[in-house]
Amino acid sequence: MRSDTFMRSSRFLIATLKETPADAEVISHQLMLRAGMIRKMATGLYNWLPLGLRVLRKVERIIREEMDKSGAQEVLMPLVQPAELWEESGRWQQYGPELLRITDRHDRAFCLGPTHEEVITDLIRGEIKSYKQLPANFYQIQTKFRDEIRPRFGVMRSREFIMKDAYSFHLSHQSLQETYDVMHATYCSIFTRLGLGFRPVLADTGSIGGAFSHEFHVLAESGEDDIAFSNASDYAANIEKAEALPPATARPAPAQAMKEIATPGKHSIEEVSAFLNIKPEQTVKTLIVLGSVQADKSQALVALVLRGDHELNEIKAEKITGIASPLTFAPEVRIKTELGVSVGSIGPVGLKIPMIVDHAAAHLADFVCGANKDGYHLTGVNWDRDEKAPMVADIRNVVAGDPSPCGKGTLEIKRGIEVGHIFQLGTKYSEAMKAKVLNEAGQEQTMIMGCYGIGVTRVVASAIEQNFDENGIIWPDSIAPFHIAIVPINMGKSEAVAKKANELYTQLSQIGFDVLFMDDEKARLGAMLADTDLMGIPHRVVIGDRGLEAGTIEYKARRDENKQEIAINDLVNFLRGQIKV
RNA sequence: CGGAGUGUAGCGCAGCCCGGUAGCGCGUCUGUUUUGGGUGCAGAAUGUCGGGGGUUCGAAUCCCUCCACUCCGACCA
Repeated sequence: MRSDTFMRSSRFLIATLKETPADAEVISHQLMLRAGMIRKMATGLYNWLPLGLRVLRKVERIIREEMDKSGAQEVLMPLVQPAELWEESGRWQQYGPELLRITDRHDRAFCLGPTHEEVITDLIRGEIKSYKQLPANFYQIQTKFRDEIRPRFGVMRSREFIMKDAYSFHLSHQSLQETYDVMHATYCSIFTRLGLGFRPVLADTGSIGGAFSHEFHVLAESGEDDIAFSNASDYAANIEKAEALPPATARPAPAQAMKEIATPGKHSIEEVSAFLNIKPEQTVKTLIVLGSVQADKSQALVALVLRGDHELNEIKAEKITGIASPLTFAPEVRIKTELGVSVGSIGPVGLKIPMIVDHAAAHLADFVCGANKDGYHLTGVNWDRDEKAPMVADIRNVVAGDPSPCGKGTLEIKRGIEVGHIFQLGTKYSEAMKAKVLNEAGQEQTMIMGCYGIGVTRVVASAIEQNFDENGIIWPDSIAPFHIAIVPINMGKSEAVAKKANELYTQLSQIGFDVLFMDDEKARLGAMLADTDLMGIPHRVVIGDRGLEAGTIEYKARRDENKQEIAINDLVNFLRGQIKV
């Protein structure tokens, strides 16, 4: 039985703020500070106050329940990890300054874990020896540390954060696929129970590596990722990954002669197209990047050609053979000395370096481009006639209106917050770290791995991004710090009000609701309502003499405009019907 | 690390140009009043003006330096 003192406002730290702290940019950060959920202690490091922690724990509980249901087993691994494991996987060298490296008193190297592939692989290679123990999936809910270049948006992108990470081990790709599918379904259940509007989207596998991957995004304006959706199917992909289909029609025939035109001082696509009075779609831009590193450490220049209105997709580009990964733009000095032209006037015609042209740029006829001569552009340019047929590839970001890669409908673009990510890792870590089991034939076989993450602290912030109004947070019932706020009017003066409020408080708590009883006798009604609204408590009952005399109590759902008078005797049942825990 | 900016009471800010006894609003505390949506009144506490150095009779203010933080571009749950 829980002690009720934890739920009386007089015994609970209500740390609400009337004014918005100046350094909070996004709404979730502002409201978490104002509602008294978190306080900053240093860049990217936050204290969680009682109100915030209640939400965090509820999120964890739902994740735990669904992970357990999926057959995964919970473990707990250390935050501090020995460097040797990271050297074994090769990531001690690969990881940049984001990996916080520390030494102990014996001068031995450790790091604060940004993720736990090495540790779990080390643990499991020692424990699992036989195919009979597979498949197996282990998860933990634990603090991670990443020394982010730029922490921001409060707990949305902090340096220290809580993550649920799971790692599965298999003998076959089919088994991995089965668990991957189970985790996909489990994630859908988790985010549904959390009350979030979300979408699973196809994703790039990023630095963790592997073959196949989905991200789970909460749709919100403040999201840092662009997600492309088909308007006619379930297709959704991170813009990093979304394929731009080649144009279906044939390239138009040349109609104009190529001409050189002076464009003094015009460098950007906007300047040039405005100057020539044409659409950016009729121009081409040429970006110079570095080629892959050669044996002698040199890197040649490579040109990437895009339609003027399109954006380079760096992820797609760096996957092309011959291009350096990570993608690196060529220093201006090298462009100037090796190509004899400044950045604003480069074009594909007569360019003496390897060239990769995006489908859309390759489809243009009579286009405009830099003349490879400072201050000049070419008009009426045509492929084949003026410059040899280009090597064509998909290197741009899709834009709204592009045909969907799934073949149905066109793409729309929305912002998303990445709250979950599932990967098929394959043998990247098990191979490097020799995690093997004996198979049915008695032979050693490297285990195949999957990994599955959820940003727990980020979930809390993203829930707010989706659920707020001008008065504050509006929690979904499943993760609300309290389900019900009991707000008595003039409890200090009215014995009837005090009696009923206490009675209801006990009764509702015993049923199992989390109730916050605003029991400060001197508190003013307006202040209590402002606080309970700001804190986002989804259900509120106001008890006053006026209602009691009429035999009713006022109820208002945080999300609704209107309040309603409920007969006192019906109230408990009414609340049971209202609250979906 | 690059670019821009800010550090003055718990929070939000003014004062700085043009040096001369530290200010406003909110919050906090006391009393009083009010009580169906952040009441009104009266009073009180709280500051090494980010740190250090310099110029000056005198520095929050001018100069140097260090530190911290925020915002804009390269990371990811």
